Amino acid sequence: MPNVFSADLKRGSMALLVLSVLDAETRHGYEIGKLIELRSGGKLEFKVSTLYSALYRMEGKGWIKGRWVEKAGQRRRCYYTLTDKGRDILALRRQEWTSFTAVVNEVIGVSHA
Amino acid sequence: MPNVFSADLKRGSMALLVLSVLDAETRHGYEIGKLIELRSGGKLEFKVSTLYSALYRMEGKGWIKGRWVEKAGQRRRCYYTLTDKGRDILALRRQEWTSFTAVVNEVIGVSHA
DNA sequence: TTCTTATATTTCGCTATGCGAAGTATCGCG
DNA sequence: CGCGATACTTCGCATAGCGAAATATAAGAA
Repeated sequence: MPNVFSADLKRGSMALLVLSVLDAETRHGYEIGKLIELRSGGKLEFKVSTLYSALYRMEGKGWIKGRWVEKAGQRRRCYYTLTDKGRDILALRRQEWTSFTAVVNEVIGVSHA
Repeated sequence: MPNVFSADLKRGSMALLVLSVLDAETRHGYEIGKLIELRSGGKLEFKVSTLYSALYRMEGKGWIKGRWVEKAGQRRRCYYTLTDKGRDILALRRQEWTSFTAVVNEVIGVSHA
């Protein structure tokens, strides 16, 4: 069941998904991946290499900020928080996504009944 | 106004768009590009290099069939027709697209439960 | 006539992102 | 102890959209 969508379709949606998931609260990498999987009913999955490299890039762009936490009795985790810039990007990406899907639906002939 | 969408977002939508446009009738490359632009209200544009290479790939996969037409008083054009296989792929891609957008909307909280 | 614009297609190298595969390491459970 | 889940790293590959330039013809303006 999982991973039913092509890599090409998924391309470019990672940032939107991660930023959305981090909008409510700070989360660590593994948690972000699992949450996307959970919220999509197991339909949307990204490989760990994809997820972590995306997080790395997004931090480099200043959209998110990572903080390492090492607690006894737990593995080391990097918790990410949305920055102000990240919040702006999220708003833009949401709008772009909505607009894009509407336009594609228009062209491929999905009628708004 | 034109080309407002990122290349990453557009990635993977070309096949769906072309197949959709060819569903009704046979068209040549340039016409397909212009039609996508027109139907999207000028919001969705693909570069010629992108379009023609996509057509080439799709013909190689047997989704469309090209036929060269040279009429006096006209430039040479390659008219593409949807194959049976292409029609099957179109149905699959439409379903994948609908499902994917629904899942992403779910995760990013468009309906927001 | 000449110049410009729209039509119509080709080629080639660049880039970014998702994927596959492998590796490191810790914790809990039977 | 072995196994699976957790948590993250690294590295190379494949591919589709883009940019830029080239080729060529028809129509209309200057």
